[in-house]
Amino acid sequence: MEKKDAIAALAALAQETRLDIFRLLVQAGPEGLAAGHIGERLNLASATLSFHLNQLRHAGLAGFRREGRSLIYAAEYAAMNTLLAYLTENCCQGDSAACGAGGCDGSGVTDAAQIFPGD
Amino acid sequence: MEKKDAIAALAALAQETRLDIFRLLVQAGPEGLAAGHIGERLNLASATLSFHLNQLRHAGLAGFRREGRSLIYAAEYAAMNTLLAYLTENCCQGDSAACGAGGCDGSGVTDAAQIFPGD
DNA sequence: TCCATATCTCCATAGAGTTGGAGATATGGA
DNA sequence: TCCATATCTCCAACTCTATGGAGATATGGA
Repeated sequence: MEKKDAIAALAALAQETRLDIFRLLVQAGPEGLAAGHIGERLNLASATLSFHLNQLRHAGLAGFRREGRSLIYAAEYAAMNTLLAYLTENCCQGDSAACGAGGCDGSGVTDAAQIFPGD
Repeated sequence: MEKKDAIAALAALAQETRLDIFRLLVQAGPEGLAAGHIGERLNLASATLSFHLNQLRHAGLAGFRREGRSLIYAAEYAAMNTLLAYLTENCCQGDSAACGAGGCDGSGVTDAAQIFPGD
């Protein structure tokens, strides 16, 4: 993952409305939710909702499919895993002694970051 | 963790300079780095550096201690774990069938998010 | 005490992000 | 084809954020 992608994903989540949307999608699971449904649940104007869904989509954190007149949005778990790996890359310079003692897991890499299996 | 804390942490990381600083601290490990050292490595004006270090600190992602004339900053791993747990809270409504198939780990809770042990 | 070093705070400017009204577009049914 | 529904795009006003110069503050040594 490149820096700009990580920043895009973090910025997408660093906003109350989008964080609410994302968590709603995470809770909804892979089946997702219709845009209108999300708007109702969070009480959002359609322009506002559309804007934020686009941000999440462009950041790679949400995908969508059409079902009749509805667009169904769902969280992209893989993107989250990639982001976490980026954040912990080369943790403690791979020095497992330092890592284990004070902080991370000492792997220096971070497959452990896959909190959302399913990639 | 409350929503505002999560947003503060995400917003802190969603900025190129701060993301660079944070990753540098993660790589440095629990011993941390002096502010001046960070500024040199990333070529930042002192006002700019100070501003961003404060943002990270207020977001709970970095702590510091004084050592002589230097302030040594270090990443706060626990805060990251808390943030991840918040993001994945009640994932897939705890429905492990849906979770396992399409995305997360089905736990519905997220101790699995502790990619930075050491809390 | 006086100076150099390390870092911080204040402030003004420039730039980026958020919101919602109005209207456009796409789908499904009569 | 015509209409209702679901969602999107455009735009303008407003608000928040980042940057860096200038100067303040704290520590250590002579």
